[in-house]
Amino acid sequence: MVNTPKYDEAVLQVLDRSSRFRSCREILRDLDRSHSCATGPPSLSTIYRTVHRMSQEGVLDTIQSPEGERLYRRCGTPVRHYHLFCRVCGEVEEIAQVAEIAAVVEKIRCLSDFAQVDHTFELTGVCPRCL
Amino acid sequence: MVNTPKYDEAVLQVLDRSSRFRSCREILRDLDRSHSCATGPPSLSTIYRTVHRMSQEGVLDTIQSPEGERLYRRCGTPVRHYHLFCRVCGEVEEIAQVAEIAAVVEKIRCLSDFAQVDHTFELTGVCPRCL
DNA sequence: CGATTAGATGAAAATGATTATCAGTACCGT
DNA sequence: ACGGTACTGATAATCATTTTCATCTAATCG
Ligand SMILES: [Mn+2]
Ligand SMILES: [Mn+2]
Ligand SMILES: [Zn+2]
Ligand SMILES: [Zn+2]
Repeated sequence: MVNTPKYDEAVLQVLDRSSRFRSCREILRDLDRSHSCATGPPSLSTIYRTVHRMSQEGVLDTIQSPEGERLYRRCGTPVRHYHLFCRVCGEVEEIAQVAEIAAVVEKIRCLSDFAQVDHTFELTGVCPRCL
Repeated sequence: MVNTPKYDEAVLQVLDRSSRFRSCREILRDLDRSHSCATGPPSLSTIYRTVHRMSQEGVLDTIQSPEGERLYRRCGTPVRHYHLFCRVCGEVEEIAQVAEIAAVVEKIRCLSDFAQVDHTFELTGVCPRCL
């Protein structure tokens, strides 16, 4: 690689400051305010490119907000896991893979005539701070 | 009520012709081709308004496609259920609520300090026709 | 009946997120 | 210095969805 992306670190630092899923514009707002980049904050284009690349590499988790925005978050672990996130503030708790879920998926795979069955399982709630 | 929506029936008929989730533009394309509306097909605006209203009323299921489009489908049953849909053609099979999932959600609710925990569980695969 | 009026509709514009383009720049190995 | 490659930022393009607004429709009232 000829050149290492300049803002990867800064973007990750912003994401690491909270456990919430963040949008590209939120990330930029944080970088703007924190003056953490020596040469000034990156462009919005660069942020879009950075998070897109990182989520392909598995460094970031991605979700689609109900409003249709894509949100990003540092992925805590490379193994399968789920997310329980607060509908009010967006705070996220990672939930380890549960055997029962895998069993249910397997059962459905057997009963149906679909192949290559995959699944998503996500949880929402209201976090203690928001109660 | 002074005036009743003119295209509700036509939109539902299109959705009932397949078990796939459909986008607004797909619905319009079908209405265009089928010439099923006496006075001509509705505008795209009307379709957006119609599916939005119907999904609020619980008549339609909604999902966000990975590409960020909102897709709609006649909801077969008012009780909780899941969807197994084909990644290739979009064909959908409805999966009845599974007790194990509810149990897992309940366990997570107890272990975490989140309140009002809800969940989504969706399945994708490749349908027999697409294999 | 004719006027009133709340909804419904369609065309067009506005919005908003994301992506594509493209020119300029920094870095690297030669 | 040179050539190649990747990164960046500004801008324009895309695309789905929403908003706006003028017009139409049909039920209701006098
Ligand atoms: Mn994660
Ligand atoms: Mn359904
Ligand atoms: Zn919260
Ligand atoms: Zn299929």
